[in-house]
Amino acid sequence: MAQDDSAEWNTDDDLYFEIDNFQSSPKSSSPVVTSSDHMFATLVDMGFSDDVIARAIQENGPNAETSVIIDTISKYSMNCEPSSSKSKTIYHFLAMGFDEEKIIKAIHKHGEENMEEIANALLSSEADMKEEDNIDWSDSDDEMNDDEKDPDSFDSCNPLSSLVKMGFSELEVSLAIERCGDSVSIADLADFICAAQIAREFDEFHIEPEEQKPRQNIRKSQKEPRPSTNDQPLRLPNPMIGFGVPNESVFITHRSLPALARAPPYFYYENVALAPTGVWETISRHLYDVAPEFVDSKYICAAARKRGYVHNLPISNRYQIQPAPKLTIQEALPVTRKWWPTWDTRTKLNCILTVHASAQLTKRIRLALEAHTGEPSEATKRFVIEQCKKWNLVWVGKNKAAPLDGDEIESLLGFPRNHTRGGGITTTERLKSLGNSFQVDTVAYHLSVLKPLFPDGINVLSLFTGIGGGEVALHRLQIPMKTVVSVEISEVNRNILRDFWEQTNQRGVLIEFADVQDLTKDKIVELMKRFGGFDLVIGGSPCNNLAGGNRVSRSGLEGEQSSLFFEYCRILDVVRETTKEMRRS
DNA sequence: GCTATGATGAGGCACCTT
DNA sequence: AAGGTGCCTCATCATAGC
Repeated sequence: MAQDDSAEWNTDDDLYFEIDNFQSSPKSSSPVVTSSDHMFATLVDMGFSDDVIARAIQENGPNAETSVIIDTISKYSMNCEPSSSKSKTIYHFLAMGFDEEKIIKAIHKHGEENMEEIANALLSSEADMKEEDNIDWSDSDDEMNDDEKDPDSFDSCNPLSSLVKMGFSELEVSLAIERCGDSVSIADLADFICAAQIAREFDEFHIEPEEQKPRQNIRKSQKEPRPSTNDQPLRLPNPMIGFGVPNESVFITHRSLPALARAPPYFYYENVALAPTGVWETISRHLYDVAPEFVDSKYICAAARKRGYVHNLPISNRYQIQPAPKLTIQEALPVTRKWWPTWDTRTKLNCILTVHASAQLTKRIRLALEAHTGEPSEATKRFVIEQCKKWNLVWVGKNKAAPLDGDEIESLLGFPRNHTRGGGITTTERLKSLGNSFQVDTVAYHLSVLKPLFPDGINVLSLFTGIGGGEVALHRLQIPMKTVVSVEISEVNRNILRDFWEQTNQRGVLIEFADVQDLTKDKIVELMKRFGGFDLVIGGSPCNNLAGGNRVSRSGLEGEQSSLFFEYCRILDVVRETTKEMRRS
């Protein structure tokens, strides 16, 4: 936790690059996925069609590395394989996500047998439609990423010239070296770049013409589903690592956003991953068709937290805040190590919820265990393990299981100690607020890309702020918050954010609203004119009607609380529109 | 008033066997 | 392919006890 709160706002990027190099150092020289099922799912998530993946796996064997499979798929699209029928050619490019009309046009122009030329024609057609991959919507000065522009930074790298001669761009090579380290062989670097290229290409190809039209017209004209479009039910990725997490070796460093999403401000929306069927499709559709990034925080800390994030942030050069969280329960909560029974094999906690076990339950567990001398019976073990998993209990003494306390939850979720303690909050309220919060390290990992973009600070509109997970993430990233306009219905939560603001000696302005309805269009415009607009709109709307634990009113996005998602959309729309107007004038 | 407690399953995925 | 099993899930409510 950053404790030097009195320090100057540090715009020195040394820390950033040091940490980035740390997190991106190669675990292996090329991406490896342990099981072919996982590899399959990963490739599907990258946008490849099932058929193409199956074919590539069949060709290379089930134990082939992901990079080899991607290479093979790449060859499918580039080789001049004569196809027996026209429809097969069309299907081939449809599977890659191209628009059918364009495919037909390209086939007519170049001839069915010239697959390479067809591919090139489709590629350049898509390239004309899209903007640069790195979102650069600034029309002037302050948001440029110098690393990507400074040719001097490449001079000392030996593999660079070799790889550039092989036809890769300097940017690609430098990114690969940054990700894999400079001790990796040129072949492995080339592999990495290829994988990134293919992932990027396939992703970009999935920009559909519909995405450029107004939202109301979306999807009406869609005839038949195509792979990886949001017409198909969203699949949760396995492993749930989004575009990559610090401790896994598979990274996707580029994606192409739908054209509508490529507009300031940056936005970041969060909710539970395991929402009822169709919810994430709706969320995505209302957020400019940006595909959700599903991440389980168990890959970043010691507790599971399966969440979907819809955002338009860049995804390359992410880094983790330090110190990185411990990955196992016993490391994260050392006090439990001594008492942890060997027959309790858990290393990760389940999702931290808003309710916790009663004293009566832990008493029953103690009595059940004390009935045995030495090793408990299998039935007792089963009972105890079941309860431990159900209630997320940890071992704090002999035969003594206990629910997590507030301090431990704060720590697991990446908050400063005592962040939610005191100030009139009751234990029940504290646990509820924490249970509804972000996992700070996860969110900070995603937000870390903002650090070099806003060296002078950032204006934030924080909706459904809760206990301020987003603000804590930005603070831990040492991204100065010039302005935070926060909306939070709970008074105790607003107090927590205000306390945090004062305790960390924030120099920016904090403005708090209670009711999201109070943030009218006029009010938003006024605030934006006063502070020069918002750079980031962040928030996770209420999950009450989406969460699996709700037996009473799991009614989806139309539910009483969860429908506030549409307020997020309303406000984001106003901010985007006002931003556009402010930039015009 | 407040707090702690226990009861209230469905939904959906992963994985396995058949 | 189909069916069964195991597992987990940012929760809500009524009520007893203080």
